[in-house]
Amino acid sequence: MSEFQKTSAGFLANHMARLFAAALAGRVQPLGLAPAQFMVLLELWAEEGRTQAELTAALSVEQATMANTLARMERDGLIERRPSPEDKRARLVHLTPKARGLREEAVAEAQSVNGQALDGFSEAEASQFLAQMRRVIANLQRTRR
Amino acid sequence: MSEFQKTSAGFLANHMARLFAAALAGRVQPLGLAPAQFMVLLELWAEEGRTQAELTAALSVEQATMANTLARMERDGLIERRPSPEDKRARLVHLTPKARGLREEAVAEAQSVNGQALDGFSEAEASQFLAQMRRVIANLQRTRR
DNA sequence: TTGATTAAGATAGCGTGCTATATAAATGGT
DNA sequence: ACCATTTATATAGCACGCTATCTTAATCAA
Repeated sequence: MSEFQKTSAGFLANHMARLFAAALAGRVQPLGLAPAQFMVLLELWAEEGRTQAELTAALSVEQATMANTLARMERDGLIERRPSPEDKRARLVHLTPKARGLREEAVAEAQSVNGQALDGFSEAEASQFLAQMRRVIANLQRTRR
Repeated sequence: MSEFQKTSAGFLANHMARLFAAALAGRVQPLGLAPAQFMVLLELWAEEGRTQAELTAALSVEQATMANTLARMERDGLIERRPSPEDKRARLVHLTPKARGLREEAVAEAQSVNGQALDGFSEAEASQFLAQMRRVIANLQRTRR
């Protein structure tokens, strides 16, 4: 790692996020899941029948990103979209039985990745690290909006 | 942010990295640069005439990723590739005058993003945060290899 | 020297992110 | 009731990451 890289928060954040994504991908691929699909499932396991707009807000991605992820999930038999009775534009996203059955195992894999990443961190260090990432997120959001 | 999101290192890392990328993109787009191109330029500003393999290793990305990024940089008039005198397979990557001229301004923008991200962090907090990211990177690399 | 292996790069195909734009339905003001 | 605006979703097109595979050149071993 060059000196710039070691001292650039942005470079380190990018590298770290790629390693997280690769680790998670390796864990959930055997279950037939991709990382972004897992994130959507987490939301739907908490509550089904949500609109694309709600999922978009929950995961802080753009609408078009969510539209494409949901299309892949439908293709892969993870979700079904049913017309909303209240709004003819909206489609409510529901899980398939297949997706419901993946919950335990997938969540365990994700927790294992997080645990592995923070290996050697004390409780205090870990919670401080998470708090600092939230702080950086808030800082970067503030300047943009 | 859901409870899961607030306490998932992987989720936060992904979100933070996307915000960094967006912030950097906004800063260097006026210079005609994309984020990954900027990272390659940082390497070439330090030393020109490197092979694709060397750049691949320096930035910790896959060879195919670097090949595509270099193709876009060549298309955009940022680099030239000259045949290596020693190895007929390799092409040495050189900067165009245009790319050489962007150095000061682009580096300043990147530093500004990093500064913004760590706004409100003390020196000690900032360097500890960077160290923790490096630790997480090492942890995630260890498990994979 | 020849033949197998390794190394450098290019290319195809895909996931996930983005912006910009299009369409259709809902809503609000007149 | 009507028109303009807003909202929900879809689509196109691009950047950038990955794996897998191909070609060509270099290297190593027999």
